[in-house]
Amino acid sequence: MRLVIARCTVDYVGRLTAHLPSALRLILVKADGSVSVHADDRAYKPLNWMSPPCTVREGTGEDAGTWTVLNKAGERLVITLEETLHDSSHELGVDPGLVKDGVEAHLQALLADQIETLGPGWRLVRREYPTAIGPVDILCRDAAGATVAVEIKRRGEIDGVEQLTRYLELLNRDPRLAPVRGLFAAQEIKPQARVLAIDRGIDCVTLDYESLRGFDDVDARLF
Amino acid sequence: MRLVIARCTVDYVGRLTAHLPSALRLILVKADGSVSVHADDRAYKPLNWMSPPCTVREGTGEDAGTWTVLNKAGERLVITLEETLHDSSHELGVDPGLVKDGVEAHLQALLADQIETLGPGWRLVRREYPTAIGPVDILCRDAAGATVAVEIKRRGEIDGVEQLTRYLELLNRDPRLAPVRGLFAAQEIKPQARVLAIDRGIDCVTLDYESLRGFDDVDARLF
DNA sequence: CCGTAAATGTCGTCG
DNA sequence: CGACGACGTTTACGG
Repeated sequence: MRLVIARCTVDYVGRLTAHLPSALRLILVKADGSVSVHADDRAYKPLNWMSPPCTVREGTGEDAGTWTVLNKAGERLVITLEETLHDSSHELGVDPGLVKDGVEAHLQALLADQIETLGPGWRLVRREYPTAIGPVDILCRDAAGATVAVEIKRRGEIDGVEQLTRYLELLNRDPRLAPVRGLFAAQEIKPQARVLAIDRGIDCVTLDYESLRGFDDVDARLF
Repeated sequence: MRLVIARCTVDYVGRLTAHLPSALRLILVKADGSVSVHADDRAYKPLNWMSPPCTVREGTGEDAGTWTVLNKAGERLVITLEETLHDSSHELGVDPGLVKDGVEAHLQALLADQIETLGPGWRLVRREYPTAIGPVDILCRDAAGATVAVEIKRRGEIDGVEQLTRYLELLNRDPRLAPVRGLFAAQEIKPQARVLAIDRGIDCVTLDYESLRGFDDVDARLF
């Protein structure tokens, strides 16, 4: 990883055209070949960047101080260095990577294991039930045996309702399943998403991750 | 901006729970208060981060080498430094910022100014036509006087078709406008999006940004 | 390699 | 401050 602090201008031509006037910035070159240009704000997002795979050509002689970064798609990032205040390189090695907990996949697993959270007598048909346009998070049957398609989100927004609507349209063409009801399950459901869901006859339920995990721990100890 | 290269472990507890085992990484502290932990890959995205506004407390004495980053929402990022290989700070000042060109807003302006690109005799009603669920990019009338709602995207995908579908549903309830046709306009339309659009009776058109901009320049010179 | 869905998305804008 | 949509979204996962 190479860290350069320099006064520079930057021009990007690719999916859009962008220009950065001269200013002091951090230029970060990673071992994967990516280059990013950071100001002292904007959280972690750079002002400009080039994602790998790409190649950096550092100018020599005539165009010394000019870095040209190119990728396969023909996108181009040109950095012109005017004054370099710092330049250091560091070998970091391969990172062991991140361990995550609490994302949608985990919610889905917990809910599938405790499907009766949705109602007494409910039974799981399967997780990731395949359809022509993608897998439905959970397919199950309620106490009366009616099919229910469940879409799970951490945060329930309109696009999640649209997604479930597409699945329902498809599932309801299958006579072995129809009629299929929809259930929109999320830790938090945005008001507009709830309105849209209800308007389409889709039920909504908010999930309590901590409580799902808690019961799961209890089950794990009992069996 | 502070740059630290160190062997460290990181724990994040907030919207999810995440842990990073010990490894050499870059820790970037920006003037806006944000903290990010980078490996030597993954383009510009950090392994862990905390967005501003947040506060960093650097441990002293007993918990020296432990940084605790907190935000208002109670999210917590704890970085434990085991070995510091580099530590430098740099005053960058305020960045003059980025000049962009070629995004959706610009496409919309160009197309609105040259609405006859869509067909001879077409007339603009207005850009950003307001509805209860948000503004329609362009509302216009074709040569026959029929209303057309245009949704503009740089890349046309399924969610854009869904968005236009919702607008059309609403607009068609207005007797002064109905019947309203839909037109999905993008620089590039994905096959699946095109299939869905056509299935719903929505026309598709691909926009040539260069040519729109070219004609615009000509117009600018003529008038 | 393409296509879809998730993301601690982030970021701007507008109410 | 919340809601909403764009983003050079990026990234992971399947076919």
